[in-house]
Amino acid sequence: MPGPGPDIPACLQVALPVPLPRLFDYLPPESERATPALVGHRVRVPFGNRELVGVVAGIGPPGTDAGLRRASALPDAEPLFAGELLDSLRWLARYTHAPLGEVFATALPAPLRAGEPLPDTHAWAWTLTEAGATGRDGLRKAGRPHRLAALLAAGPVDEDRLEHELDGWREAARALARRGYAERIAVPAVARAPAPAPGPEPNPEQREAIDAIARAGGFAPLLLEGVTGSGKTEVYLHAIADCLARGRQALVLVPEIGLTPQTLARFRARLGVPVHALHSGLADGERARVWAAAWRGEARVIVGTRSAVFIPLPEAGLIVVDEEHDASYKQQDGIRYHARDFALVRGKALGVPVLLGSATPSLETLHNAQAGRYAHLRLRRRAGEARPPAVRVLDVRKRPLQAGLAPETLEAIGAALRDGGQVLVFKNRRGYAPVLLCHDCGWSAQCPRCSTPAQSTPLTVHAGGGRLLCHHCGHRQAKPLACPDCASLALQPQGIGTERLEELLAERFAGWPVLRIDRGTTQRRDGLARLLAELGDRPGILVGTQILAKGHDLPNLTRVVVVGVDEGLFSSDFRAGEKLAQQLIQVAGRAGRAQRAGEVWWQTHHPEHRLLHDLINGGYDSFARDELAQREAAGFPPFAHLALLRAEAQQAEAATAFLRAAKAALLDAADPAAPALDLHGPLTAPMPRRAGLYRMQLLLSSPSRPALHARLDAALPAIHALPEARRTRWSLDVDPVDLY
DNA sequence: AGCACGCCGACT
DNA sequence: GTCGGCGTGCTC
Repeated sequence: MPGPGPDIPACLQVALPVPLPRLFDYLPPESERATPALVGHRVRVPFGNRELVGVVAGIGPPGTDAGLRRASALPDAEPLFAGELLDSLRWLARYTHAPLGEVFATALPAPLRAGEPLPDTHAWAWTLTEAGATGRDGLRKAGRPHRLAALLAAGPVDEDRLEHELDGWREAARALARRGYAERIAVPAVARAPAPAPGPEPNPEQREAIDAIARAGGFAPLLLEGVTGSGKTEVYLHAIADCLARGRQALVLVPEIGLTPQTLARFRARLGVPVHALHSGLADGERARVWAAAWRGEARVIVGTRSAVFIPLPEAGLIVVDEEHDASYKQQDGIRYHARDFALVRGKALGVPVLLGSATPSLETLHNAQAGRYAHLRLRRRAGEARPPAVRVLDVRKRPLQAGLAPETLEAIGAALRDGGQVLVFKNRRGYAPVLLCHDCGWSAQCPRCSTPAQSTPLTVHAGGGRLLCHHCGHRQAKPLACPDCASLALQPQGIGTERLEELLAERFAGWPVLRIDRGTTQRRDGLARLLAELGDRPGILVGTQILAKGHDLPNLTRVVVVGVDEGLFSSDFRAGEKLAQQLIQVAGRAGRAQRAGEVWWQTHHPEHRLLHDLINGGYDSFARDELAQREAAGFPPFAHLALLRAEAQQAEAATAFLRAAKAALLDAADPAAPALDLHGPLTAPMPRRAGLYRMQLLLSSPSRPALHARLDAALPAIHALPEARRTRWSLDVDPVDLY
């Protein structure tokens, strides 16, 4: 391939973190040449009157006759993005129709995005200087510096070890350093993990799954469907151990609430290599260090939440996506990627197996498995003696309810407690009560900034009734003392939230501990683990939301009560049924993980509902079959592919006008030879006003994914250029999971 | 997205 | 007389 002539200087085509769908050309920094070896390097460039950090996406002749500016620096000796990761991120930018520069920025931890150097990943140790070796005897004998110097006399000591051996070593080390007696030195990171501990012998089903993964060789998508307690994690651990034995790296993705210290401890104890965790609780610097360790190939096992899917894997051998159906894998702002789907793309490019695990697989994944595109591995048996819980549907129509609980339910809770077991009461609604109502005039507290089609959204009573909070936009205000409309003092919390349930249960079952587990009580790190440890195996009641559906083992949990099943039965969202079914099965799975049989109660006003019927009689499989048939009939995913164009503005008209113009652009771009594409809208969003902004959307749907993307590709430049686009906040969501 | 430039209302 | 509102335009 002939290079550019001497009169057409090659320049750097730079992807910048700005919402502009194009690259920017720059001259290389002084004394550098624009060569293809620079692709994937971070680069610092002047942009307008500021400086940005971008990534070199290509080398070529300038695409503009505007005067080129010169990049100021190339901070890395080697490209941060190369090979598979670079290719996969390019794919992601095309698939999400997002600017490449924003995709690169999303893939980097904040310090690297800001241009900071790739951090060191060595461990640090302290050593005595020559002055220290001779001078240490002169130190005050009782002092910590003296003791530290004595420790170091035998040779350098890792900070890790100092942490264990000497309280206050940091201050002591600083004191020695000030005298020039000791210094901090970098030492190679050594694998300080314990020796791998043997796990239990896999049962035949697990063995079969492990062998299937081992046989895969290259890329292979595998669905591992196993009920709660069937030992999916054991299969992961064996597959990861096999991968490590072949000298390869493994990436494990877990849902946001799945990355508990217990999970990590289990991986660390079993694998015998350091396990790097990557999640939102980590400090920026720590995330950058883990990223760097993976980039250098030092990190062998990375366990992380959604954004860990962007970690470099130069020696990849396996990707695991645990609880693949979990909605937290879909990023809901910025680049709206789906970590499970991107993991599959990466696995294919890397040529490694991708293991999708779930007790309740998403209908997309099940559909792929049924079509033969994914291998379908099943674990049907619960480990040990554990028996599946018995499920009872409790018809509460016409039953007197106390804080939402029927007499039979309360009786069942009492019986379980007296029997020495623990009870989980699951209610997917935070707070004390969903509504604050005036008993005299009917006024109710509404969020001033949000609304649904029928009415504005109620504020939820929180903090034992003292505060009102909007769950949609976070708006908060004090509870009024009197009704703003009629001045009556008869303001009553209506409906049941977890706080109110906790209050009622504590009163009714005085003498037994009642713990409320929700975002309110578990915000601090490890809050949940501490609460549960406090309870131990004693009989008691756990009241909670979503967060209780998985994670921690509760071996003494014998009864689960689900309140508020009905709220999910009649939602407008086409995925509501799937979500409810998954939740019901997941929560039920918490019961009876040990020898004691579990019992699950679903309280409902609709005991004959198809969804409950399916779950009871045929389990999740039966539900999924029915639901897939309905999706097919209605033309919904996975039988159609969706994209959602959303718009938000101060005035509803601005959002509508933009979407109307966008729709016209999409219609203009139609190719008569291409498969059909439906445009619905502009429609009012299911929540038409949120945080004070009016929200509209345009839904694109096609049975052909390529047709959907082709149309977007053809129309988006025009949509970007619309004058209406300036007066609204808009975004495109390919494969939306929530149509809210 | 940022940031500047630019043209119209209430303040020292 | 100025500080500041956000409409419009641009970023190699």
